[in-house]
Amino acid sequence: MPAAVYKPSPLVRNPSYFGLKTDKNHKRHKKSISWVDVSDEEDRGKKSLKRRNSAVNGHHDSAVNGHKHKKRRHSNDSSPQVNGAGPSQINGTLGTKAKALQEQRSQLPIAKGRDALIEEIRQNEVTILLGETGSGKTTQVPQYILESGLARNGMIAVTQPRKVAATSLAHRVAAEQNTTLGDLVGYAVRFDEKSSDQTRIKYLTDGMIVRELMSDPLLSNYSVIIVDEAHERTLRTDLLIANLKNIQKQRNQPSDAKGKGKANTSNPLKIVVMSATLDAEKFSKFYHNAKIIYVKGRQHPVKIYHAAESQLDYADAAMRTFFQIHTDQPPGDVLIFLPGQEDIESLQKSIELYAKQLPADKPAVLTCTMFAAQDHSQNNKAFNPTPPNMRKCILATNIAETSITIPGIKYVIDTGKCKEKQYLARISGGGFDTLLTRDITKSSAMQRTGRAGREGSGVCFRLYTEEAFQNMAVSGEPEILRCSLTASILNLKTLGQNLEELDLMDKPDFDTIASALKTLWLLGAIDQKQKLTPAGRKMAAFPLEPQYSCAVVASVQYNCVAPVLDIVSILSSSSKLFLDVTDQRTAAAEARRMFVHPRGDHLTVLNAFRAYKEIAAADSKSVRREWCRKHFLNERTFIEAKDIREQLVLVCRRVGINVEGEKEGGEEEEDGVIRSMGHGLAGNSAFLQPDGTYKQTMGQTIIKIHPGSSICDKKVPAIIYDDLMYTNQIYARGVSSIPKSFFLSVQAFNQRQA
DNA sequence: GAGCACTGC
Repeated sequence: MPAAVYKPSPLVRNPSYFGLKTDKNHKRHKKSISWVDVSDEEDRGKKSLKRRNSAVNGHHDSAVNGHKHKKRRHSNDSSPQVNGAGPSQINGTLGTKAKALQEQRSQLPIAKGRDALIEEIRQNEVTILLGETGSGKTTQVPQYILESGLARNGMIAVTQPRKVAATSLAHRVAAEQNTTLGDLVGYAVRFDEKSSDQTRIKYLTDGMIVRELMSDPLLSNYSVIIVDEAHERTLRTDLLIANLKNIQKQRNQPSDAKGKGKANTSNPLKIVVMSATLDAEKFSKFYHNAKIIYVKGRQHPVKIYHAAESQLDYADAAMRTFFQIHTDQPPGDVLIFLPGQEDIESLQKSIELYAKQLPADKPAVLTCTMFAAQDHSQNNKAFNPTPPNMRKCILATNIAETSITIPGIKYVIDTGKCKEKQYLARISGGGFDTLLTRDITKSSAMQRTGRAGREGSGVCFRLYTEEAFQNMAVSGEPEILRCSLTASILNLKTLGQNLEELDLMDKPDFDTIASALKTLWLLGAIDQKQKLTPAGRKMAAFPLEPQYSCAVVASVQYNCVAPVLDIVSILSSSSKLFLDVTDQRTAAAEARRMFVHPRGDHLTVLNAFRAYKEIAAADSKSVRREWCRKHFLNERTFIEAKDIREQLVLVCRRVGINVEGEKEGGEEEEDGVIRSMGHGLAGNSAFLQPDGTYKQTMGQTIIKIHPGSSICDKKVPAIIYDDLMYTNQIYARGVSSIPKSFFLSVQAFNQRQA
């Protein structure tokens, strides 16, 4: 093998940011932020707390730190009203498994601070809990609150940005409480709910509780709401945090406030915001300087190496570093973080190529790739145990940063890059998303590093200098500043709220709001005075992008509700329908040709869905799977779309849209479908230009049809599209041909409907 | 001529 391959990238050893075992490390860490272990004794912790608290609210004492925590979790007796909510059969009847769980619980870093923590929450309306990964905060805090009686008779909600987190946490906590899932401990995520009258601790996605706002604006079923992973600043978390501030004001204040005699003083609300990273003060300030409590985590130490000089080619640097690890370091799998699929696939090829030239005495290399667009069976290969005398090398996107934990990782190679979607708002022609490679943030770097220390001590190689690390932003821009607000604004309108008046932690800029309002007006969802129209109220009832709920509402006119539901169900599914395996593109295109509709992607999707439903009705699971595989279709998309469709049918019934009684197929139906979609996508339309590109009808932007589209090569006079995405060029995706004459009248139609 | 990650009673 060429020597250059094994020439190590210049790397500089740095002390660990995670190995907080020694004082030396602690001091270093303090430079960025001081973590106080609630289980730790005074001196170390108090100092930092003082500094922190004086910055925040001037309180120098801390209950968390000032108490000695002799009492363990069984101390229900210390609370006024336990309400039978303690762990069931805690005495005597516990099985060995349950005992082991209790033992584990009491060993968590957070366990020793339990009483102090409860006291803080009892005394404050809002508590900010800053905890490292592995502290146990997400599973334990809700149980502490329940066992202490703080929740009275109400429920404790714990919100999560991701569905899997919500469900698996509920499983875990139900086991710890030694109860059946759905009794005392439950969860609610879209399409899946396990809860009952008995449920006191409920894990839900943030989106779920935001939806719940629409039917219960005061969230009166919950007496404690714990917002977890708040640092991720998802759009829905931000909306929730803003609403909670309002709700708490209404629920906790005496009823004389502003003539709103409805304030329910008998049902006050407590808020706990949990964050894993450095920006706790922002939450604290937002909630009137709420107290911040720190909990140290438990993580195996990870050695961090930074590159001595910046690496121009991060993929090449990653490869050299990998082989450096492979030849010099003890066994253990390697995880490489890369920005996207393209880098992953090309690096995989390079690594495999060079791995073949390894000397015989070196272990062989097994590469796995992981990214969201990849088939799940492929992604899951990373979970297979590494065969003896082999080293696994996993090439992954951000998917492995938070969503998926891969066991056995000892080494992390961090390129310091990721791709991020950013919405570019423009009033004319509508905004569009950009998807560009950029530097990661500090908290993201820490998260990636932490992936090497899940099971034992590890090593992280950062392919950027320490200086570059120091120059990184602390955390990313909140999503609310990076995405289209059309759906959120519509949903808020049904609550009588205007986004621009909402007390948000970060306020989106004017263009983003104006662009969303314009879109909503085009759809007929709001009128000239920005007031919600009856059609808009219908649209908001659907868990869909307003463009698509508008299409559903419009489809009634064309007697084609059913096929439009099929299409929007597929389009709003989280995974793509058409699988893209880079080196089998021609085969995939060939296999899909039978679904392609000359009028474009929307009807192509409809054809595929109908074909699948036919197969699904007649054949076994394995036949179905094979059929999907053969046609390069993602069966998960179909399965999810069927769930979504069922949900949409229910909403249709509720808002008085009749789904039944339409005949399938025919030109008339096709026409109606395109026209319905055209109502929703009127703002997303463009005319053909002489040079073969398209120009927006409502803006000046020149766009191209995405190469993945079924009508990419066709030069049709006018198109509608699902969205625009800027990568190398501005591409329109999800494109259909539409008669020029039609969509000029659409706007007028939408307004009339309004 | 091409694909960061999530989510919705």
